[in-house]
Amino acid sequence: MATRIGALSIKELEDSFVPVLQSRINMIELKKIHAQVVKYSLSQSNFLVTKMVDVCNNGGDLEYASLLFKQVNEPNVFLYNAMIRASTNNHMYGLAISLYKRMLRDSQAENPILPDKFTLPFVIKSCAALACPFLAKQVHAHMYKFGLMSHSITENALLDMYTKCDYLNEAHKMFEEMNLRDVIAWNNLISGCAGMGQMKKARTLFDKMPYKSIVSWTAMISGYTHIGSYAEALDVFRQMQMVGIEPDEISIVSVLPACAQLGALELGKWIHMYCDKNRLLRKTCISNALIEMYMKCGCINQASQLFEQMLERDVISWSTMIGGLANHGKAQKAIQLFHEMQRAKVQPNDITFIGLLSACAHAGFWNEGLMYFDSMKKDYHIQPKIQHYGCLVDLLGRSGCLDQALNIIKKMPMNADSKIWGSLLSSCRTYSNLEIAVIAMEHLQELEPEDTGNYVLLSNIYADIGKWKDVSRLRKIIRGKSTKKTPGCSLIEVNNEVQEFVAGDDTKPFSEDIFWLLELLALHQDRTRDVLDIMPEDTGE
DNA sequence: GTAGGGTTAG
Repeated sequence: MATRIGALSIKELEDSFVPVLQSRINMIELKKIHAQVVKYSLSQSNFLVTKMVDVCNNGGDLEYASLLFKQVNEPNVFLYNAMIRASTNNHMYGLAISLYKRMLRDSQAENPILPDKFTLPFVIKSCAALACPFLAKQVHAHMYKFGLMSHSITENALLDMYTKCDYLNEAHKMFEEMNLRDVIAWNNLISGCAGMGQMKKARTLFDKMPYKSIVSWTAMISGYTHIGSYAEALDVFRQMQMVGIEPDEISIVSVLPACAQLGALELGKWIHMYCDKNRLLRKTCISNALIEMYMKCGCINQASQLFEQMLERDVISWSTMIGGLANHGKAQKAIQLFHEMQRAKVQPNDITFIGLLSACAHAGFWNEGLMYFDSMKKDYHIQPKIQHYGCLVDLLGRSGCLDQALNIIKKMPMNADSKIWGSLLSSCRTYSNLEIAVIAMEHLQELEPEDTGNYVLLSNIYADIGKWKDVSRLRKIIRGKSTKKTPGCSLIEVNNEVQEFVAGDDTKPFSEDIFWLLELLALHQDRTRDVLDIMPEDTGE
């Protein structure tokens, strides 16, 4: 006869908790239910604790889940699975793996707790997140040991893990041997190749695959964007629509950075309208990506407008605006926005500070820049990265504090890269400081010996101070350099076509007009702002 | 109950 508490059997009592545990409850409600469970002496119930751990999984409260788990003396496979799943979903990957190990260890002959098809996918996902292929190989072996070898979800998790851990050969081998090569398997391999910068391999697979889902298309778009092949990314996006697949949130967020980099304003505007029509603007990430696109295309007003209209602004929204304003020389506004961000109680991150510091550097606000740099460490506990030191060197250099800038380079915890020495060198040119320029050049010679731009800068400094012998010495070196520096270029879209501009290019049909305008701008340097102010901002014309 | 695509950066 079943044990009875009052009028109900244990099974009936357990079942009475199910409806409320399966409804969407928060952690506060869960704790009340937990109290009831304890009151009825059911805290050893694997069935109920599993359901409660699931609630913690959704609520992101893994501490409470662990507490529930620890109280159970003999957890079964369902409870282990729930704990491993919750740990993985809440980014506690190490915990997920140690739970799995404990599960295997605790398994006894008379009372075995064997992993099942719901266990391994999460364990493997945790291995992937920890970039621990060695561990995952063991799990791969367990797949055979526990008779789970042709379970496609476990197989796909392994495939994903191998590609993410850069074990592409293993991944290919596995893919070839798979019984069921579904669209997810193809996508795993494609996104793995794309993530490793192996876009040619990804393309071959993509062209070969029998059925393409929106995930396949998006993996290609983001892969191309990742390696800087922006035109290809737009191309794939267009083709996707041609075969009748409607863009969704993720594919749009993936393609917009390519529009931004190419200055493809017309497509960007079309996507904006599409999002408006499909109620996607309410998604924070979509608005963020659109703001970035408008900023990169020079449409500050459009970007600001979208930002104003947002329902919720996250750290990316603020950082994108601050960085965008900084790039357009609107330092005051960038700083103002940073203060608004503080008032809105959004925590800035390292990227926010790159925007803020570069705004200060370009505006010559060196006092403020130094203050924000200190505040970043002190108030926000953000460890400065090399880019932050770069901003600082730029800031001090542009303000003429070349000794201080050099001091920063000497004292910073990492080695300065060529960008930092280059920035210092160009500040030396501005202030005709030969002594520090020579130091910067010594490092640049090692870091990028073939870059002629640095030699040109140094020779200009010699020329500025009348050391003509040194000028001709450097000219000789420059002529002797075989490889040329890749010229920088900028892109804008005119009438639906992307135009590329390279310094000194006079092959365009409208080159004459461009050079004429540039000359005009140079002639009226002090009035440049007036000229720019009368130019249209938001049109591609 | 389990798997695949995404955003800010001198």
